[in-house]
This record gives sequence, C-alpha cells and structure tokens, in this order.
Amino acid sequence: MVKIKKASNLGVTFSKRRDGLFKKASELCTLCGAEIVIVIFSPDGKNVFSFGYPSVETLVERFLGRNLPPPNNDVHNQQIVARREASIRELNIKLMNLEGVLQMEKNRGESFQEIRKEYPIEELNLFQLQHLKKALEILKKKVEKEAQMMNNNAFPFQTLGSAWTPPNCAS
Amino acid sequence: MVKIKKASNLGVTFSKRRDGLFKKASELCTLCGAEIVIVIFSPDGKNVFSFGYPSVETLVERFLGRNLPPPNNDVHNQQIVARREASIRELNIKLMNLEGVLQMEKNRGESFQEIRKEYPIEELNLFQLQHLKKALEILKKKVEKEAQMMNNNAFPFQTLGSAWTPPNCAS
DNA sequence: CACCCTATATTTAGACG
DNA sequence: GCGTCTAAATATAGGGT
Repeated sequence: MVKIKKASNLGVTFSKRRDGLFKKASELCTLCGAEIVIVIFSPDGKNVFSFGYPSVETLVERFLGRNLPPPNNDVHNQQIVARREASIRELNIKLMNLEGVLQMEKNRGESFQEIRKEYPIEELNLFQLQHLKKALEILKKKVEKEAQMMNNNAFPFQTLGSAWTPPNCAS
Repeated sequence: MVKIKKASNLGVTFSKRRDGLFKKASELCTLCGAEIVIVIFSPDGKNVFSFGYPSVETLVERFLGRNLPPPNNDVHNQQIVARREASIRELNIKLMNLEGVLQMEKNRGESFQEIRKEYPIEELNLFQLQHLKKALEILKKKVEKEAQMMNNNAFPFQTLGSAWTPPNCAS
C-alpha cells in the first residue's frame, strides 16, 4: 500500500480503489467462475456501490435506485429470458455476455467476450441463488438482532454516519 | 489481466486472487474508511468466503460456520463490549483494532495499527448498521422473489452448482 | 470533477522446493 | 497442497489539463 500524503485526495483515492476492487472482482469472476457480491458504503456513509455476479448486482442496484454508478435496468429480465432458451453451456455463455454488460463494460478495451476467447476455461458453473437466499435470510436475522441490541443500548454513533463527516475525509 | 495457460492452475489462481481481492478491500477500508461486504462463492459452488468491515464479517462468517478461512469467533462480542467503554474517538480506534484482527491479520508485516500510524487520516466514520439492515431486507425480498421465479419455472441448473463440477476447474 | 499521464508500488502466473 | 521467488502485468498516487 502506498502512502497518501494529502487527505484531500481521499475522495479520489476511494473512487480509484473502488474501481480497482470491482475490476479485480470481475476478473475473478471471469477467470475462475467465482460468484461474488460486493457492497461498499462510501466513507461518508451517504453512497452505496455494489458489484454482483451473477444477477445479485441487478438486485442490489435496483435497491439502491438513486446513486448508481452503472445504469443497468432491465438487463436482469433479459438474463432470465435468455436462460430459458438454450442448453446449459449456451446459457452459460449468454449469461456471461449479459453479465458482462453490467460491470465489465468498465473494463474497456477488454470486453467479456474477448476475455472468454483468450482463456481456456470451458465452462463456468452456475450460481446457487437458493444458497445465497439462505445466506441472506440468516444474515438478515443476525443483523436485525445486532441492530436491536444497538438500539436498546442507545449507542451514540448509531446514526452518526450520515450526520457527521470525518474531518480529513473529502468525499 | 494475465493469461492463464493451464486450467489445472485455476484453483491456485482463485485462491491467490481471492486473497488479493480481500487485501484490496481491507486497504480500501483502512485508507478511506469505507464499509465493505464481500461474499465469494468458489467456482465449484461448494465453498463460501467472505469479507466484511465492520462486523458484518462476523455475521457472515458465523453463518458459514464450516469452511471458514479465518477462524474468528468471539471477536464480535469483544467488539460490542468495547463499544460501550469509551468516547466515539476512542471507540473508533478500538473498533478499528478489533476489526483489524479479523481480516487484516493476513496483511502480515503491515498491521492495522502500523497502517493507522502511517496514514494521516484522523478519523474514520462509523458504519450504519441500520442502513445495511434496510439494504438486506429489501435485497432479501428481491432475492426471494427471484428464487421463487426460478423454482416455478424449474430451471435445470438451479441446484447444479453442488452436483456438477466444472471440467477444467480444479478447486 | 473527470480524464490523461507516469513513476512507483503492488499483484500475480508460473516455476520450484 | 503450501510457501518462496521472480519477471511481467497491473494498480495507483500525484500531478497536470
């Protein structure tokens, strides 16, 4: 990690590194067929950015609604439609291409299709939405429990994030 | 991105890049005070890895239960206890230190405290658990809706992830 | 603020023990 | 499988426009 000399550059650093993280994530998805969800709350807590492959992206993005970096709306439906049309392998490729539109368009000059041509991975497995759903259910319960605990104990910093901006954090 | 020549190396690549992604995420948290959640499903869909700052890590990890890379159990409680003990600034520092134990211990030779000393950021803002909770509630609803759609239409690849291992994916 | 540029730091694929 | 090494690819802080 490199030193940051000026705190006023923090906003820029955040953007750059966020993009870098998303790019790394997209590469991990593309190369290895991993399934990744990332949610990032900005330093001031006012903005939320997300990455999701596959399809969770669309869900998270849609939830956000307001301050989305990538404007991807009905891609999700396209994806679902596409899924009914062909064999697993064909679906896989189509799915990848569709998802490519979501985040990978930021990897300019290195499109998803180009990557797929370059790399000798024949198949990527398909994601387990059920699995994720289960995960989120349990996660939600725990978060609710946690949130309730915080409420009952009246922690002073509970809602501070949006009201108080860190001194040296120019976002 | 670099070409992968041997598909047999994919497992290694996945591990390495996963670690890299987590490291980048932890750096983003440390440097900018961002709040990040990452969930990664392995290529074969059998393993789940997660990163979370702050505290969601513990939740996700606990949910996983079985195949966790980092063994962090009661850190969450320590964190909660710590939160009741001091002022916001002190809490902030303690919180950072505790969280540092979670993921940053992988950044060996560059501990959280060392990073904090090096960088001129005085304060990081505190996370909005309420915000995350809301996000997860909505996300969960959408995921449930999605999952139901997939069930009703009996997509063939719904539960394939765990039953079918990709050909060239040595995990 | 959003791009470009570039020197420097970091990551990483592959090879080896 | 796991740590180490290294050349090469990539990320990025800072500066300019």
